[in-house]
Amino acid sequence: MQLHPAVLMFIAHRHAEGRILDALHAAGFDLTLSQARLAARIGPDGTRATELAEQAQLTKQSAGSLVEALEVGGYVERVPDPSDARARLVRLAEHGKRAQQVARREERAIVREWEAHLGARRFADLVESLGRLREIVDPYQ
Amino acid sequence: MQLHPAVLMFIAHRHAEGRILDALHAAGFDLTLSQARLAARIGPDGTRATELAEQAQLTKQSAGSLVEALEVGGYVERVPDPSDARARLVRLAEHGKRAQQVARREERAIVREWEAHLGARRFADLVESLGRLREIVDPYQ
DNA sequence: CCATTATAGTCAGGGAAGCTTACCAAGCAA
DNA sequence: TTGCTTGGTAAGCTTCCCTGACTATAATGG
Repeated sequence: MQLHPAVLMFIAHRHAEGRILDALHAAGFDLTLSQARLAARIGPDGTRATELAEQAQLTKQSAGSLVEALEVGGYVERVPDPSDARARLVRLAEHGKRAQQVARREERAIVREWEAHLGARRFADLVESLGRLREIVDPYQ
Repeated sequence: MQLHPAVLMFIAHRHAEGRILDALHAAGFDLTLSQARLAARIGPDGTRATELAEQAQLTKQSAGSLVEALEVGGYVERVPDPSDARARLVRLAEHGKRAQQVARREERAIVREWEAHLGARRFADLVESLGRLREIVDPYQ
């Protein structure tokens, strides 16, 4: 069966995502997949919930409830946005930063494996092609 | 921000999947995303619900309830499996085959767009790399 | 042939995700 | 000031997908 390239991407992405979530669980971080996906979009200086919602293609209510769950779990904290009294910035708390380190480590391991399997040249080419594809496929550029 | 290759794949896949689902909706097929994903795995001669569950990485209960929804919608029919009295084969019904045609058409349009953007050579290379990656990333070969 | 185990599937119940509709409060612009 | 936009919350619902328990058929090993 000849699979569509998008399905091949889905398979690889699902594998990587599963690996990262497993690593987080193994390290004792009890994040759900949706929580982890949202948390991954939080910028170093904090991000507004509305912005997280847009990027993740969720309603702000959905994003809001995920942020709340992350806050209860100690992964993030919400602080007032100095530039807009209506808004609050969602920032990684210490617990969240430790989880991020675990995730980053697993991400790097995955990259090494893919690179070893494909060869450095072909892997670099793959990344380059995916980056170019993003131009026509990602509404957030 | 330098995104992980798996995230780039996620973005492209989400785009393609959204396009296909939108095309189905525009053509009057009221499938949910999960239903469509499962239906996409049904083979030309029918597939057992348990097998669909395995491939989609769902429990058989979850797959079963999606199949039931697809049956209610007229997309699939369940027929006895001649080779095993416990099992039933899930097959695309006429309505499902028409939906499949819409999905296939959109899939081909996406391939053409990606190929046009990347160039035939680079696109072929991308597909080749994704296929090789599948060897280490797909538990179903 | 019978006892055991594996496989295909269902039923019941529940939690998480994410939607719609409706709302409030702060900023912004006429 | 009036009204529009924007950041966020509240309530209620559907869909998805899980666990646990169960039935029925199939396959296997004495």
